[in-house]
Amino acid sequence: MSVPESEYRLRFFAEEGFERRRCRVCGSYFWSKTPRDTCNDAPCTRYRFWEVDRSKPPLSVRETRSLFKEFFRRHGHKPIPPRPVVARWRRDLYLTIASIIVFQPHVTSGRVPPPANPLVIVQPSIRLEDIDNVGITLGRHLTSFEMGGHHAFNYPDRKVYWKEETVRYAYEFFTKELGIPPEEIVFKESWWEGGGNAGPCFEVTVGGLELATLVFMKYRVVDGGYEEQPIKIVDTGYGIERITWMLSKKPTALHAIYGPLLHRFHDILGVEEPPEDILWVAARDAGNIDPDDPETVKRYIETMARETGNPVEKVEALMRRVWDVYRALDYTRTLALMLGDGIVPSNTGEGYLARLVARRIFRILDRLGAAVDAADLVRLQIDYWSQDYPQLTRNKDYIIDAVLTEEERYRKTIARAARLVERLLRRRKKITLEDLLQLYDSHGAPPDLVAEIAAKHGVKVEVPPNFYAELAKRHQAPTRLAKPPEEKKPREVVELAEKVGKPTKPLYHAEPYTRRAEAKPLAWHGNLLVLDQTIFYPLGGGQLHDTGEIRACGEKYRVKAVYKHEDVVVHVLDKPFKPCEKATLEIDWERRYKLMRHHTAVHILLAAARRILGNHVWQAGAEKTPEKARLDITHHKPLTRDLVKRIEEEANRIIDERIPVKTMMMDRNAAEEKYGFTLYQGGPPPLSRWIRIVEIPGVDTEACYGTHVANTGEVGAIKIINTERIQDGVVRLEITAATQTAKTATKLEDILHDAASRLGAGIEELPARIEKLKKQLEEAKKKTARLQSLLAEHIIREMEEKAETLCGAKLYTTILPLGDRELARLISLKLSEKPGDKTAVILTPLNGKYYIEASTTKLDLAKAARNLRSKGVKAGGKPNHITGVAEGQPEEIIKAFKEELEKQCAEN
RNA sequence: GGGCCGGUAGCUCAGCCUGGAAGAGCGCUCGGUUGGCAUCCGAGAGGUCCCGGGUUCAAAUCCCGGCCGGUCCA
Repeated sequence: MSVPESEYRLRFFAEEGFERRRCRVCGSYFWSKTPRDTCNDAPCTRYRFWEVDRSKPPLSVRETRSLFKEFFRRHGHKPIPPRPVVARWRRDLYLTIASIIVFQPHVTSGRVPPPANPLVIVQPSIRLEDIDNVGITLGRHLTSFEMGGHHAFNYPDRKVYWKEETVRYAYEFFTKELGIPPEEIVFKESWWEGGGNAGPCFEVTVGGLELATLVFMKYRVVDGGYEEQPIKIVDTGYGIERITWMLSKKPTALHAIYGPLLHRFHDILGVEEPPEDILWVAARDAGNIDPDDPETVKRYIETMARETGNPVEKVEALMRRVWDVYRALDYTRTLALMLGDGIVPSNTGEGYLARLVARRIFRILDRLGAAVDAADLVRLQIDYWSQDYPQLTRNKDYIIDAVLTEEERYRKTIARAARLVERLLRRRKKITLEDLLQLYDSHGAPPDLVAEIAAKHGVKVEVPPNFYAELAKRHQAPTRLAKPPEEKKPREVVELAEKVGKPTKPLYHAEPYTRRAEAKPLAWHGNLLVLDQTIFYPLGGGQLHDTGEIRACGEKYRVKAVYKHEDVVVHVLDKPFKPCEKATLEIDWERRYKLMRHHTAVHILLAAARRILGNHVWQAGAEKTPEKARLDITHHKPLTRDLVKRIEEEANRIIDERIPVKTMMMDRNAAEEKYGFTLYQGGPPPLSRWIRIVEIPGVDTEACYGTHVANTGEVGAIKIINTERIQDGVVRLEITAATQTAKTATKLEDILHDAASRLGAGIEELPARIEKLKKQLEEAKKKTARLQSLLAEHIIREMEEKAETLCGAKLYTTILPLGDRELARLISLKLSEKPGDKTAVILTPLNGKYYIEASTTKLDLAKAARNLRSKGVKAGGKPNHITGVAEGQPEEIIKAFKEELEKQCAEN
């Protein structure tokens, strides 16, 4: 799109002597102090940032981060602590991919104020789009990085700052703080778009490397067009690792970021470090390659070889291994961060992303033939970053255990895939592209691994460079990210609620123990009724709605369902509401009290599970009914009986502590600051400034809309009645609380009593009796088989006595009275195993017809059966054995077969 | 959330396309061979062909639905 120059022409540029120029390569406009004909960004300008003079000595990532934060703090920005790399507050994203993500959509939409304004944050971020480019570009692409962002949120009635100040800050930071000469700095004009917002931006580049992007978010994207939005947001992103790289004078970002750890990885993985001269040639050209284009990669390697006087094959072999070391470094940090913030690897959602990264690491280890566990590499990362990311140390046990579990899984999958490949090769001696796609897509076998296995069997497999593009074709029509689990509300309910507009006062929150109350009807439509206030809890937050009665003007209504739309509560009655001034409400207390107890029980259970299993346990779903409650938790392994018992004990201990349960409305930012992001167990919170908090002090605090008992003691007791793996990485716990446990136990007892009385045994004897019955059944089966065999022999003797002759061989026939197909088959089999040519026809009654079992050693029974079709015989099989049915008199059927077979004999 | 693959003996799987009397290897039991062994030879036990429905004279096999597992993509 063409953006008017006015978006970019700033007073600052005029004052500092920056002029607008145009890049002769890419044609984009940029601003610089000195004349230059390219935009100073790769690939138009080659990497030469290490030649740029500057006054700062090399800095570590940590030092760069604090320098950045401190600079903006000095300039009036409030530092905000970083958020988790899992974006649990968002429905449309799994990972935190930038600092602005932290404020979307609640702040950017204007619904919730920012925690400070302006603010500065250095946010660890994860982007997996470029996962394949990592390594080869020496650090231009990384899956995990820290994004320094200073953000200002400009409201119509409150301006903070905009373009002039933002560019001035960047200029001052790069020139004064880092000592980069002003003439090396270029502001390149660009346009940014993402997450439904858009705006002009500047890319700040130094010596070919983009160090920061300054975005001025001022538009909303509506139907492909732009619409100015009331909030104008300064969204900046400074690449902390890139700045570190730039200052380090090292050829790769990995050297700058990891220092000694890089050498350690080389050592452990058994990959020699490349000579400096090769590395520097690589560094110079790293900005120019397109990793997706094999041609540019080929040229890249050839240049390295030519300029250092080494054979191409040698350089290529070395560098491919070196890139794997760089990948291993980056991926293990990413995996540690993901697991450290509580992602549990699985086959869906963010769990799958963690698995993806883990599997890349395992594959690299395989490829390098390194005798080391991925967990050992991750352990090194945890230690290396312990001061920067304390969550890694805190959750170290889980992280390591999850990596080990994943590796085990991976080995199994690979072994399974290898067997498949071998089976394919046995059959065809060839692997097609279709096979490769199928193996990867359905069985998780990476194509290079398939090629490796095939090579062992002497079969050469070409992996086409467009493999992943081909794969993408199979996954056309991508489905959107899971829609929020909208509780289904009838359309009329929504319409009535929207008509009312005014929030219903939720008495069920302030007074959860109130069973009876008065209220004023505000609006009604048919069976639907809206009141000014209510004690009826509406369906939501995994808790069922209340039921009860409403009396008004002498009429009595049953409340069958209760919904909430926005803040309006709609009651669904059993009959149309008749206009009335006043109403008396009464809820079904027993139901409500059970729901309250079960809801608080679920909070306690979650806390207990987190204590016993670890911080990676998150609520993955929950449901509370009067009968029972269930809680789905993330966990990477099946729960052992022992762990279940310990969780139950811990939960009951919390109950016995008799801890008061507090509920309150809180400012969202204040709540997040005080309690952290574990608040959002039930999923992303509503887009509102105030959120409701349910706190069991010292145990659990969650953003929650439900009704709760006043003290954990009231839950009485928690009994885990069932556990189940509902998907990879998610375990379901079913519980009952208090009096409901007695009811559930009685139900189970009834079943036991029933079972026991059917066996005429006591409950205690049940297991032994069942065992005995199984044995008896087994014996009976064997005995029947023996007897059937004897019976068959006996019948065969009878048949032999009255044998006839057909076609020069014996013909045995019989009509079994029992209707036993198995016996017929057994007789037929036994007969045909005996020596000598013969034919046997056996009939036995079946559903008013006759079942036929026939075998022969010389004729074609299948043909005979076909010819007898007109005579009511429906049978078929192989020439020497047929089965089927026939209608009519058994003697006639046998006669028909005899005649048909005689005919056949005569023909031969 | 969706696509794809799979579920047959304790384990790994063949059989399914093209319906017709349930198989192999390993493991197990017993016997023999051996100084000994994860040796060799012989015999044997072991099955809800995941569940339910349909088509058919006949279903492990074909069709529909479900459950479970795997995998890839969001």
